[in-house]
Amino acid sequence: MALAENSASVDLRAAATFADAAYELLRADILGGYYAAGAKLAIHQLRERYSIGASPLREALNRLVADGFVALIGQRGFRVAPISVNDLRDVTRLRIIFETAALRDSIEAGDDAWEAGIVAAFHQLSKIDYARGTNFVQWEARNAAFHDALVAACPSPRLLQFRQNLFDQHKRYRSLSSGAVPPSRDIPQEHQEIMQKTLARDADSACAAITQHIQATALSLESMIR
Amino acid sequence: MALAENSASVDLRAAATFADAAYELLRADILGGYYAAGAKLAIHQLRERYSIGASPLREALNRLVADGFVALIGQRGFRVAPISVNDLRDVTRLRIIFETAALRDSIEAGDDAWEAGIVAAFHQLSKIDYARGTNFVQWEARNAAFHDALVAACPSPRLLQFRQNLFDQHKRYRSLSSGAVPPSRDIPQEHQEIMQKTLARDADSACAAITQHIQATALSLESMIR
DNA sequence: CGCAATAAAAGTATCGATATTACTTTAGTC
DNA sequence: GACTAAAGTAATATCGATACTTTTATTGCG
Repeated sequence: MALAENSASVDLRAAATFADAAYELLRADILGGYYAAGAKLAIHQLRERYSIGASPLREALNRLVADGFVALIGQRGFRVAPISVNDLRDVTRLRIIFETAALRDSIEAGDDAWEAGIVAAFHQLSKIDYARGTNFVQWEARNAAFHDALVAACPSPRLLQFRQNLFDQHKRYRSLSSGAVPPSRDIPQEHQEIMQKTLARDADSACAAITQHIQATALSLESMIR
Repeated sequence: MALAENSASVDLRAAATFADAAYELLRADILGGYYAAGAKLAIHQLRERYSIGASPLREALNRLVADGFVALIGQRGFRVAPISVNDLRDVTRLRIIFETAALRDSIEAGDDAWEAGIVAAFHQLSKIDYARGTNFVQWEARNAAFHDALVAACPSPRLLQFRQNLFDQHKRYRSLSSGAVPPSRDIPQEHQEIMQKTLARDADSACAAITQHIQATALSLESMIR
């Protein structure tokens, strides 16, 4: 049963409008695995769940369609975008392109504050990284924060946006294996290696490390969705 | 007055729903330069122009927001996304990444039908390429078809989608210089070179050629928007 | 008398309720 | 058993109401 987390963790104070709130809530629930892939997103059900009218919901869903998280079949409503091994491979490949490009940018442009942000995010992640069994959602949040920090100095807003989208696409797949024990990998070690090579401003090595990291993750995810 | 082309050329038979039609129409008008960058997209004006209700319009606008063609300021309505030299450079850089990646894929995976498609599209483009003074919109369409044909064999739907988006972002800038005479460039020659190297399956050379092509175009656009 | 600050009004954006249209499913007939 | 028709269900569109933002006018103070 895909109970997963409720979306209470989403901060809605920033949502000026109901459509924004609906967007954030739906997004969190899709990424968090609350809805199964391909599941029907019936408006009247969403209305009840989020206590939001149909119009804002439809606007939010339309944005999610453009983001690639929701599929829209005209006259037949909205569905959660399907997943597949092929799609996962596609996502993985593109994510590597974006992550490495953004990381290169960051390494070139990053200042002391950028370095400090990486160290801080790594520290926070380490705190729960080694202590397995902790809240998956919390780990996921800190993992995302660490990866965000790595590319925070990238000056291209579009590249960052694409990277974010692909990162979140991957997040959907990761949510499917929430509880699963990681395979024979030392993920904290991988993170540390990425960090060290990044801080050493060795772009080629850092990109190779993060590529390895992403590919290894994707490979272990593949085995869980067939 | 930014008269530009009317959007009559958009094929709406495929649009099952009003929201789809609104999306296509708005998109065409924005890319075609009918609306100035940063222009306000007031719902009641759009209602009159397209004879479509507010709800489908809002849904279409929300999709365009996610696509990056429209900016949404909460509680203050929609505007055409702004343009700038910095943004153009950002778009250019990312477009090169996508175009070369998709071209590499195509060169690797393309079959005889793919090759034939390129030759056919090039031929159509050549017909009006040399005869300058022809309809800019028509040239733009055949140019797009040629570039589409080059990457048609790329197996990654996501990559193609991103490429399309960036291509269209560039199209906005190109529309600004519709009538302008091309500088000291032989664009047909550039296209032919890209085609030849692509058909020769020389990925490195082909990518270098298309990179040159895109950069040269972007450079001439830069001088027109400052 | 001029400027600034506040208040009111007009213009929009957003939302929710209702109506219409399209699709799907089920029942009946050939 | 297959095809057609009718009813029910759900998506989509329109309309009207509410809430926010901006502009303008008026009043008070320097």
